[in-house]
Amino acid sequence: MALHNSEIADRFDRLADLLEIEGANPFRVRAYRNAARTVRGYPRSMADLLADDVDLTELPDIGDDLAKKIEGLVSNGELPLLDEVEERTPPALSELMKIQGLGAKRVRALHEAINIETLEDLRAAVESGQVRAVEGFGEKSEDKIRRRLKKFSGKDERIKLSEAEQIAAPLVKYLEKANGLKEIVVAGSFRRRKETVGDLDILITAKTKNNVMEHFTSYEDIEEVASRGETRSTVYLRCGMQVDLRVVPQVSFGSAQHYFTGSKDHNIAVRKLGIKKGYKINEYGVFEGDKRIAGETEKSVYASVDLPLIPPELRENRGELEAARENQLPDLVRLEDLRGNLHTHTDATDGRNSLKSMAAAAAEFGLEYLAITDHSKHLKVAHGLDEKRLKQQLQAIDKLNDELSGIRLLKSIEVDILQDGKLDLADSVLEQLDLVLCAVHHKFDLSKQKQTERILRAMDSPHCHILAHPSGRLINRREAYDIDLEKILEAAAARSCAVELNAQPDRLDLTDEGCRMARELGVKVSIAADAHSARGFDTLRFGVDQARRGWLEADDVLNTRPLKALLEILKR
DNA sequence: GCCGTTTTCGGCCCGACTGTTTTCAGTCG
Repeated sequence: MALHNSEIADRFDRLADLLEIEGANPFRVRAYRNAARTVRGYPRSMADLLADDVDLTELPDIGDDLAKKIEGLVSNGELPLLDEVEERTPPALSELMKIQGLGAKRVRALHEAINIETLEDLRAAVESGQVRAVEGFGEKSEDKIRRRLKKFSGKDERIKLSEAEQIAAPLVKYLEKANGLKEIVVAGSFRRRKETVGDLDILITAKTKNNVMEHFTSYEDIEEVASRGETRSTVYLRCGMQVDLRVVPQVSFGSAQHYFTGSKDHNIAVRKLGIKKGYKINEYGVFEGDKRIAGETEKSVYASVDLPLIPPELRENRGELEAARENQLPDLVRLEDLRGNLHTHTDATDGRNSLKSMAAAAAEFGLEYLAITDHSKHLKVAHGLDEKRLKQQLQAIDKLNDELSGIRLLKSIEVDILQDGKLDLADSVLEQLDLVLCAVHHKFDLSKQKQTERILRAMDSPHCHILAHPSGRLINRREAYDIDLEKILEAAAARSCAVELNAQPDRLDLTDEGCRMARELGVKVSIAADAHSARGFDTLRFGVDQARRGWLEADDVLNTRPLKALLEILKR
């Protein structure tokens, strides 16, 4: 089985670390890191690209040499240069660089001075006070390393966007009380609405910045103030979250927002455009020589390099700069464009509230229609509906539709896709419904080929309107099942089947890249709350965030249609 | 090692903070 993109990227990153420790040309090191980022973020696997005879040097930051190395890794999993480097430099040194405050130079110093090779070596050296004796280190460095070692788990921890919101909200509320504060924005991946967030980057403009810093570092949830300066401070909260606060003057607000929103790749690309025009772009503004020519608003920063404002969700250097230059930026879908929700559970299966209260909550939320999609009989753990109970529900829906005004309930079901790709209910049952949602809920571990075929077979059913949560992943909890998403989306396009973007914050399934692929293939996407309670419609906004990251416009989204148009589409 | 609207060589984003050293390298975002 060929290496995944992430595995190839990890190899390049490790190689970069070890080369850096050895003191290699820093630009060569950067080249490997850039390549790692390109490969890791690429929507298709390197193996697939090679199978399709794609020239890898067409990918950004991949030249002849790295293309050959990727080919080697795909064909036999080998990267001879890495083996060579690991012969002379202990591989575990690359792990040490993950400790905050330890970079290549200091890791090397520790290795040369007191023969540190592993995390265990480092722990022992810290405890015996050897580290402080190494040149360039001291007592404070040793203490810091000790604290970081205690918390270090080995993997980089990113939390779900929804959880980050819960941490950010009270902090922002607290910061707003600071004297002299003018504007505050949570930037970084939080503002780009990425599905997971690593740390919080908060940007403030203020008259008297010292008061703001003082106020910030006095926040009660802070466990440690890692650094504190005039314009920038870094703290760790008790929950482990790192928070960076930057204070800039009002005239720099736009360029600072742009800079701290990122992504890093996007910023670098914009700066390069600036350089071409003879400008220097930093967090304080756009400068021609010493003269500030832009920076109070983000719009002015983009305008300085002849671009329209690019929405934060698109700033990943995945083609948005090129699209902006050609005036081809998508007009991204908004929450208010959604007219209905096509994935809803009631207390008939694993939902918490009754049909009636779900309908009332949806109407209250402003929706025009609501598909009731309880589970089917195979999903016993959710008390899935059999033919008889489904019939009862359909009658209840008819009755309720007669009583309700302002919202229409659609008769539907989330029918299980069985292991062989058949659906859990007979055609004669499904054909009575307005809408059928198909989903995989068991046998997650089939091979890629079998899992893909299973889903393709399900989509062959004339009744399958929407493929729900296509990959089955749960962020930070369960990997996606192994599927060929491109094949599935191509099949969906051919059958006029839609795919779901499940808006649950721990699903967000499709991914942003998946949305983009769907759009390019002409597959409509249903942004669905998968509501299990009357309060469950609020998750739609996370779905919209993800859809925006996936370049979706209102027209790409199935449930932006008015009811009449939707019903037309469902007839097919 | 990559890259090119100054293109096959000579650049490669830019600034803040810390700790150790004593004028700045290392690290980070």
